[in-house]
Amino acid sequence: MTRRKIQIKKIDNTTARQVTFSKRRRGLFKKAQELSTLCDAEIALVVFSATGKLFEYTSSSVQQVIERHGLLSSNFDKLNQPSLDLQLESSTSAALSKEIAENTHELRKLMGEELQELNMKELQELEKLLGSGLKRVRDAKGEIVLKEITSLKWKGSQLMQENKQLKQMANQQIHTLELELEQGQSSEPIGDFIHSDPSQDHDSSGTSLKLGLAFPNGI
Amino acid sequence: MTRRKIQIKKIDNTTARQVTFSKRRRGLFKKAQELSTLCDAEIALVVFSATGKLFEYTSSSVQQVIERHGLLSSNFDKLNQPSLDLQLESSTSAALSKEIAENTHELRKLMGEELQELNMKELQELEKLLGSGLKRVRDAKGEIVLKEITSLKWKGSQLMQENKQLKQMANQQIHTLELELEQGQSSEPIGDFIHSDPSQDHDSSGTSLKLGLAFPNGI
DNA sequence: TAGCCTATCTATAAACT
DNA sequence: TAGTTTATAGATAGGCT
Repeated sequence: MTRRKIQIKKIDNTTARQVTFSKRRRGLFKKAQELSTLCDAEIALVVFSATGKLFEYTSSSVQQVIERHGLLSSNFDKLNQPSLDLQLESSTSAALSKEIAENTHELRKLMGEELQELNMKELQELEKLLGSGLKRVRDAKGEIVLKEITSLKWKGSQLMQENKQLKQMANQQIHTLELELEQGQSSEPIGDFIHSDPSQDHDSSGTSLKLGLAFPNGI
Repeated sequence: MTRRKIQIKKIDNTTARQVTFSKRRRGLFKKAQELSTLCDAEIALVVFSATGKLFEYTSSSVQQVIERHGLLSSNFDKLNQPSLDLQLESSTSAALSKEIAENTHELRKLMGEELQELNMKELQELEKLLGSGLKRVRDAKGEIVLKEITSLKWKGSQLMQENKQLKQMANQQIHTLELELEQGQSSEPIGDFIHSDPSQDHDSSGTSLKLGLAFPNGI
């Protein structure tokens, strides 16, 4: 985009491609963040480099996203009876399968009725059309899988983040407790540990304690 | 960015915000696509407008994504023991993908068989048929989105549950500490809890996750 | 609400360190 | 391999329709 205009196609030179990837990736994430901030939008962005390295950005808090999804899903209430989350999960999949089955059946029926009327010469047209249809189905399929990745990773990140915060809080509490005990005071305040407080909501911070996982096994 | 530079903060004027959202969203998606093409990267981008409208882009081909997914999942297992829930989730999606694949195949086969029988010049009918087919595909897509939504919702609840457990464990640690200190013992064990380890450092997600507070409700 | 225009601002390709 | 510079392509805020 600058000294020279470039074509939007895969960059052959490996080094150049990697450099461009770094630069543009940063630019993309910046844009995503700006959009989120400027327009109050929730954004999830996941990028896998050609070498499989993962980069991601998400603007949202778990709760906000869930709420938003809650709103959205209410639009689909006609199709699925919303109840407990766990139930939704399975019933949705079932509904999808059923829907697909029905669609297939319906299409077949249509074909049986209409195709007989078709001229042989329209075969190319049909092929073309069907091809695009199939492509869409494949795309949809791809999306399902990618979605899964996105949400899985997303969840993982959130979990780790929360773990960090939890540990930080615990650390503080323990220090407080130690001090108090050293001074022969009672340990009343400990009850508060769990509640703590969420006042630091905005993303201005950027403080990340690299505490790692406290409970690597079994959670 | 143009007539005047603007501050990156939420745009007050509703109309202006909406206009900016439209423009920048398009720009963001374009950038995402360019990055994907230029650098052979896989990208998933999901944007919720402030009003809850959903926009998304994903660059993937099924194969690539599945492969990458395999890698990612195994990496993840090092950090989080795969819970039963997650395993179920995966198998559910796999089944779904398979289902779709089968349907696709069936459709193609149907077409292949029936096309030989075509005779009338009913291109219009064909168009109609295809149109309804595409509609079905779109509907299926809608279902997919629904699935994603409910899945995320479900994961959210799971996350909260896991954090509950985390907190309980932390609490136990504190109680243990408290007892030990009261008994004049050293607090060795605590070291493990607090320090944990920073091995998971090279951030794949250099992008600060603005996840907000972990325990907004004092769960 | 959606486009178009265009002066400006930002991102970035290429070169260099 | 990463940071800096620079010239230029691209994105877009504010206006207008």
